Parts: sequence; structure tokens; C-alpha cells
Amino acid sequence: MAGDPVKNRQVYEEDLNNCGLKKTKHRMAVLDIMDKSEQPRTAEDIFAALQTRRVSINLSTVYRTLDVLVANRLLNRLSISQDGRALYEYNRRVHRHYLVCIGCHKIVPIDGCPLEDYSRKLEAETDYVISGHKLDLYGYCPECRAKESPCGHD
Amino acid sequence: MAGDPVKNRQVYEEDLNNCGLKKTKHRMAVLDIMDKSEQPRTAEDIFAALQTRRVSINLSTVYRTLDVLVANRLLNRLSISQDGRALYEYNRRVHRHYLVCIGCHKIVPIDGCPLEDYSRKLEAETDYVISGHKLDLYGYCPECRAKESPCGHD
DNA sequence: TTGGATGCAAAAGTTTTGCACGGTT
DNA sequence: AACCGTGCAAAACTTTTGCATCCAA
Repeated sequence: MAGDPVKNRQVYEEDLNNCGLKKTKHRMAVLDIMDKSEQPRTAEDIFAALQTRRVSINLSTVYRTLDVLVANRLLNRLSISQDGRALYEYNRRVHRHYLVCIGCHKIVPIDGCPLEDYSRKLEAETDYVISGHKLDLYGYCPECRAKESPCGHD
Repeated sequence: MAGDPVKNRQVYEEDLNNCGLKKTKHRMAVLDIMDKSEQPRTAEDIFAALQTRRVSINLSTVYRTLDVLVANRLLNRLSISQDGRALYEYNRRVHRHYLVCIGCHKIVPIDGCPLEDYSRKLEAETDYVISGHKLDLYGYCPECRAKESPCGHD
């Protein structure tokens, strides 16, 4: 699905066009990096990935690029991280949730969404229009179970 | 429930004691403010509330106090906010989720939790030990429905 | 008395912005 | 050519830290 580079470049280009955004090497590279990322990434992280690819860019441009892509719904900005840094993910237009390991901070996507029925029910109860939700689950992966501290302090 | 100031002060004092923390006017005031808050609050916001109460405090002490109270599970730190600032809430030891209005940023608590069964099911599937989750729902409150922009840009 | 709590100032870290220049359409 | 995108430097903003002093137990 994310394996054919030529096909993907066409997708990115089309997405940028549909949004009325210019096609720049920076935007193309960021979309490609994010599309191929298994996990949500920080701006700094994306900046490093660009440098690895020999794409010359300034960190402030990374932020500006991310802002534009988020505003146009090509990326999502998450608020999972505890440490105050924003995380970004490619918007696959499929509803996705994550399971975050408290021990090693590994983030894995979860299949499916348990909240579809619940959302509609809550709309009826609250008289809100519910347009989305964020759900992340936290726990210890098989490798990290032994590290769990029972006392509350990490 | 949060109406009797004397009773509540006893609770805060007891909680601080149980955690081996000294009882200071700052900690007492922060616990009281948070206990009486309907919505999660930022550090800056709590700082302002303290000043309104004529409690003299430095912003760095607010952060230190919040850190201590979070580490001891008397408060929770949330990651709802989009704008990079941490939000804190009083830990009522009841599992709680929020419904956030995209229009006016009002945050209201939701009754109940739709995820209890799901968590256990996911544990079985993934071989993780799931110790918690974060769920927030987003939408437009009755007052803000008219403001919804269909184009993605706010 | 003693170790933790606090104020103040300074630093650290992330993200944003002003401005001049460069690239895309 | 016009407008948007970019680099660079500086600023803004939230949060953390060092150190001397203060306070609760």
C-alpha cells in the first residue's frame, strides 16, 4: 500500500493540488516520510529524517510545512505525548487509535474502533454534533511488563 | 460533594499526609482550586486563580506543586490541549472522559466509560497489560453548531 | 534542627514570526 | 510577474533548574 514510490508521489501531488497548495520538494518529502512512518513523529524527528534523505531544510520550515498540511487535513496533529512536543501522523482517512507502551514508549496502531455506536448515543444524550474523538490506550508491552513500578512513581 | 470547605480541607490534608507530603498553603490552595474546577486547567490559569485568592506564589512554584501532586496521583495531567500547554485536573479516582467543543473550547465531563469491556478484549488480543486509556470526544456544542466551517480551515 | 518548599532569575526546549530572498505557477 | 514558500535570526511561550532563603515537621 505504501510500497510504490511513483504511485505515491502522484497521490501527494494530487492531494496538494486539491488543497490549492504548491507542490514543493519539502511538502512532497514530508508527505512521503509521514506516509511511510509506522508511528507518529515529532517535528524534530521529521527534520532529522529529511536530513537523512539529503533534503536541505530549516526547522522553521518543517513547522510551517506541518502547519499547512495539518490545516489541510493531509496530516493529523496528535496530543498523545507527555513531554510537550506535538506528534504528527499521515492522515489515512481511516479512523485509527494507538496503544502506547508506558515502559518503552512504543506506539502501535489498533485495529478498529470501539466507539462508533457510542458516539451516536452520546450525540443523542448531549445534543452536541460529535465530529470525532481521540482514544489512546496505555499499558505495558510484553517486553516491558517486568519494569512496571507498583508505587506510582516511575 | 465539593461544597463543604472544612471537610474538603481535611481530605486534602489527609491525602497529602498519605503521600508523605508536607501540608503547605500552596498545596492546599491548589488542591482546593482543582477540586472545585469543572474543567481541566492550565498552570497559568491556576496561577491566576491563586492570585485572585490572594495567595502569593511564584509561577515556578505552581509548576513544582503540580508536578508533585501529579507524581502522587492527586492530580492528573491531561494532553487534550491543542496549543501545547498541559492541562491538569483533580483526580476524583473515577474514570472520566471529556467532550470538547471545537467552537468555543468548552470542556464537559461525560458520564461513564464505554471502554471497560473493550480494554479486556484488547489485552487478550495484544498480550499487553492495559493500565489505562485516554478518550476525548470532539464536536460542536448546541451554541456553536452554526460556526462549523465545512472547509477544514478554522 | 533539618530536609523539603519557595522565590527569583536564568536557562532550556519547542514553536512562532519578521523580513529579505527564492521558487512555483 | 505575482504570490507563495523558505532560510535565517530573533522572539515568544511554556516549562525546568540552580541557588539562596524560608518554613513545616
